[in-house]
Amino acid sequence: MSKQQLIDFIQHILPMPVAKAELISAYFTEIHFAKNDFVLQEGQVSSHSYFLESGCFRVYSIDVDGNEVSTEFFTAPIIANDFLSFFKRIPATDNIVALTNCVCWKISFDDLQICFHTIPEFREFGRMMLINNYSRLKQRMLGMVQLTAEQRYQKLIEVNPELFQQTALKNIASYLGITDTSLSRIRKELVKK
Amino acid sequence: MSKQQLIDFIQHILPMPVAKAELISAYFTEIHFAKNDFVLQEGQVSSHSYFLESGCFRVYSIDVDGNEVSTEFFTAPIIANDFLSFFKRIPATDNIVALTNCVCWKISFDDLQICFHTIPEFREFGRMMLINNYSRLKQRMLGMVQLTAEQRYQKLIEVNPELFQQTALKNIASYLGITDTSLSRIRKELVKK
DNA sequence: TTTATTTCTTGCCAATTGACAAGTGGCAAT
DNA sequence: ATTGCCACTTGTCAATTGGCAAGAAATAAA
Repeated sequence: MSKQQLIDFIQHILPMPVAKAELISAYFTEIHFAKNDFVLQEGQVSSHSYFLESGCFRVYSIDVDGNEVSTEFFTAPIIANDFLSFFKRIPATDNIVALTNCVCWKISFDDLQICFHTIPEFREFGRMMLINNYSRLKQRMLGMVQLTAEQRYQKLIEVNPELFQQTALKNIASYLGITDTSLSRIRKELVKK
Repeated sequence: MSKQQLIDFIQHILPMPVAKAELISAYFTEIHFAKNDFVLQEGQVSSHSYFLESGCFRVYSIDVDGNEVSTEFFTAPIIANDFLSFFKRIPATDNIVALTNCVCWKISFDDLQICFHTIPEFREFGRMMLINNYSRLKQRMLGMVQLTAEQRYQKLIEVNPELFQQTALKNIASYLGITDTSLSRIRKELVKK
C-alpha cells in the first residue's frame, strides 16, 4: 500500500512542497479496521489520529436515557479522531466505530507532537485541519438552528448519499436530531413529491 | 492598564512559566469597543484575534430570509474572533458586535504567525484554544440534538445568566434555535412553576 | 412631554414532531 | 421452515413550535 493518498490529502489541505508532505507522511503507519470494529471506546484516552483513506466511521455517544446518539460521520478522505480526548489526553465520551472495512494511516500523539514542533508545515496543516473541522461543525450547527428536519435530511442525502447504504436509518435520524419515526415519515412524504 | 488578566488567562488555558506568558502577551495591544460597535462585519477579512478582558460580544449572521441569527456569544475572559475568516484569510460570513463596552487586547494575524512559529508554548496554547472552542461548539450541538427548547433555555440561564441583561430576548431566541414567540411562551411557563 | 420605533407578550390556528403501540419485512441461527 | 431479533413503517393522540396579527411595554427620538 502506498502513502500517495495521504500525501495528496496533506497537500490538498495545505499546499506545500511534496518533500515536506512526504516527510510528514513518514510518521504515519498503516492500520485496517473491519466493519463494526471499534476505533475508540468511551472511557479510553484516544491515542492516535487516523487518516481515513477509504471507508467510514460513525461517532456516537450515549445520552441520559441510555440511547445512542450519532454525533458525526467521517467519510474518507479525512483526518478522524476524538479531538477532545486526543489533544487534552482525557477519556473519550464518544465511541467511534467502523461502518465499513477501512484503510487508515495512524499517527500517535507523541509522534504528532514531534511533527508539530519540528515541521513548520505540519503546524500549519494541523491548524488548518482543526479549523476545517470547526467549520464543518459550525455549518451543522447552523443547519440545526435554521433548517427544518426535512431540509436537513435533504441536505444530507445530497452531500453524503453513500451514508444511507452504510448505516441504519435510526443512526441517521439521531444525527439529524429527530426520532426514527419522524425520519420515516419525512422519507414517505418526499417519495410522494 | 495592565496585561495581568491576559497573562493569567494564557496560563489558565495552558500552564507555562510566567516569563513565557509575558513574552506572548507582549504581542497584544489594547483596544476598546463601545457598546454596539462592530468588531467585524460580514465581508471583511478578520485581521485580529481579541482577548476579551471585560464585556461581551454577539456573533450573528443573516439567513436566507434576511433574518438575523445569533450564532454565538463571547463573554470575558475569552479569545474571540471569527476563526474561519481569521485563519483562512477569507471574508467573514458573520458579524461581531459589542454588546457592552469592552476592554480587549488584540493580536494581528502576522504577529500571531510569528508567535506560532517561534514560541513553542504559544503553539500549544493556540491549539488548546481551538480545541476548547471546538469542544464548546460540540456541546452546543449536542444540546440542540438532545434537549428540548425549554431545557436549552434553562441551561443557558444557568450557565450564562448575565447574558439576559445584555442582549434582547429575540437574539437569545435565535441562538436557542427558536422564535421569539416560543421563547416568550417558555419563559411564561417557567414563571408558573 | 409627545411621538415613533422596537421589543415583548398573547391568542388563535396550523404544521411539525414525539411518544407509544402494533404490524411488516429482512436476516441469521437453529 | 421456524424462531427470534432488529430495523423500519404506520396509526393515533398529545405536546411543542411556528406563523400571523394585535396589543402592551419599553426605549429612543423629536
